[in-house]
Amino acid sequence: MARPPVRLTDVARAAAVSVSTASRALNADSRISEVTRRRVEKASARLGYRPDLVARGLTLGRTFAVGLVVGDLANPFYADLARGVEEALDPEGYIYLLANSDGDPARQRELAQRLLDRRVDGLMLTVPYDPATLGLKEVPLVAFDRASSKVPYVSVDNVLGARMAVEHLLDEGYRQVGILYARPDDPPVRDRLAGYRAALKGAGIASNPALRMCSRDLGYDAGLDGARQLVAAGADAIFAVDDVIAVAALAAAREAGRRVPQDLGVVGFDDTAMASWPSIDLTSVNQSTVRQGREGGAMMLRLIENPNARTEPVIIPPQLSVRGSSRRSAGRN
Amino acid sequence: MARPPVRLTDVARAAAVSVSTASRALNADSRISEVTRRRVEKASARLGYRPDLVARGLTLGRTFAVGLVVGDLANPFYADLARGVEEALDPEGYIYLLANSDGDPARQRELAQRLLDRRVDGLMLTVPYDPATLGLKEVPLVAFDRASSKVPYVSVDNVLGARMAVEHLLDEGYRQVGILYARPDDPPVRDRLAGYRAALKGAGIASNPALRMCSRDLGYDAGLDGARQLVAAGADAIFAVDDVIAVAALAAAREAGRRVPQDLGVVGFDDTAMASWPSIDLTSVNQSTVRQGREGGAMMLRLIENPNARTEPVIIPPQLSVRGSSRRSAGRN
DNA sequence: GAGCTTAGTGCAACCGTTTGCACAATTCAG
DNA sequence: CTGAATTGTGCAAACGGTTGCACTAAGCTC
Repeated sequence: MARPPVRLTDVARAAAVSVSTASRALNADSRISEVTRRRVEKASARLGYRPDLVARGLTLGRTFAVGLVVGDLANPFYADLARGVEEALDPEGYIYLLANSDGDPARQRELAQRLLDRRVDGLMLTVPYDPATLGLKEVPLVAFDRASSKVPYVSVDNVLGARMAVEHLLDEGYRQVGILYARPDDPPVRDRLAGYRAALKGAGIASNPALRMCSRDLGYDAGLDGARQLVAAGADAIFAVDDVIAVAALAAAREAGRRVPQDLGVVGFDDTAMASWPSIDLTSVNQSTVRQGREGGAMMLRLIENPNARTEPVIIPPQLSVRGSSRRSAGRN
Repeated sequence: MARPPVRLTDVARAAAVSVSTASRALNADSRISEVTRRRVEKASARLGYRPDLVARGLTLGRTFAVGLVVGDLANPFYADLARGVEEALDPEGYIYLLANSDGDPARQRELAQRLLDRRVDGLMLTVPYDPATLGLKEVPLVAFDRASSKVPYVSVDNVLGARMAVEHLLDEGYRQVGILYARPDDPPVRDRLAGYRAALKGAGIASNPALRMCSRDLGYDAGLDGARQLVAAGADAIFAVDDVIAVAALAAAREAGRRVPQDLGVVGFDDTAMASWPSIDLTSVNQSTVRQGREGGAMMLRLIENPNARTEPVIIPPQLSVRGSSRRSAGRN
């Protein structure tokens, strides 16, 4: 063990050809005769040669790696997204460098820069900044979860998804429908807020500011605080902008002695795996997260191949998964 | 925008020195005069120079990146682990390349190889293979969640953790304590099984094979099937080897009309965030997952610095977080 | 069988850094 | 005012691949 790494030189020597010939043989260059190619391939296999991707990266100017900046892996939404990206990239030999921004703009820029220093072939971002400010070296960009005029993106129709969620609650007879959110400047949140408003307006209901609760942050604990206030403010239903804080809303309801869904309806967003667990049983807006990851990954590969390919945004239609947390008309959970 | 990247050559020219001098100046080499250093630094800042880590990697033989192979990010345990690793690595300018093995041995080997092709400085693995078989180029290895004589590792005491869980159930008066697991060959699972047996033996209870349910796989759905069978087999308590399948066990109990914790006690492992959510309220063995990630990351950094540093394994003491799913003596959830 | 194409291979430069060594300029001892 | 020690800088060779171009040796046409 601990044999020194096998370089292309070694393969070339073993096959009695020059390094350039060896390189071409392994890269299926047409000008190499079948017999030498076979000889080189044999030598390569025998020695267990593995090309050094760092060196190759230097000459080729491509690393076959892309950077992926997510909000926080602890949120299953991002885990699913990463999974989808991996599914698209992996078969092509690409890999991704992952980093969590915790939604902090400064941190996100810093991370993007560090990824660029490693010469990633592309950058996939959630809630990205203006691409022009991002990097000196231009590199293909793909955005998730935000519509952007400048950057190709993959996103659910956030406005529609939110509207569907709230209309469903109204259909079920809830009248004091509150919204629980955080980071109002994040594009997806902004859009979901807009969808919420649109649904109310469509039903001829005035939007009550006391029922719009902007939590200090995303995450369970902050969500719990926000949900408590919504319950106290008299909400009879809560639309939460993601599943994690929706679960917190369920907890707040229980704390306050409200029965779900009879006294309080709850709808989340993302339709993560846990939403269908019986003890949670949460109605949620499905946005095919893994698929979004896959689409984004595929888009990125296309862009790397041809940086100025016209790329149509991919907009995923949301689908409401109705479950016990909001279904009070028909059966129970 | 799209300015061509700034190379060290450009900085050198701007500062009217040679490339080597520029390099030394920026790397704080002692032999450079204070005045030239300042001049170079100024030029560098003005041009917005960022060293090319690929090129640097080639010369230095170090990439300042490590590979991290986890089972499946969808399991919050791994997400937490990754988070801890990131916390340790990030401040030192290291980054990690992540890949999911889905617990498949062949896949894990393949991934390890691909990471080595990228000349990562180290490899962090969950349930790794014999290091000798892993790579041609030797590279520091850190294992998670398994005791190994050959590889430095970070792990909770799995036997003890499982024993604590089962002893707790026995203390609460459960007698037909079943275990729900999968992948019996994975070291952590094996150890938890051993801990389960030890606890029963310690209480003078014969281990009943019908109460040892080996699911076809990890993950919620497989866990649900397994849990159903355990319930049918007459278990009055279930120790599940991770939180995800413990939640599935809760669902199975509800399906079968068993009240938790009165008719059926459930204990999980990992103490992930969801365990403390009121609607789940799951007793679980806490293993300080994020901290494990941090410790593993720190260990890796030490090993990279000095590959044959003697590294003591880090063994985390488990702690039982008792919650409503198993507490039938005192108060209700 | 001379000239042309074609096929197959090797030489050497390059990608953007780092670093051993040689060298020039300055300082200092004697 | 020499010679040695010291200080600061530059040249050029690496790191491990890829690739434009030149070159040789066939095969072909007429």
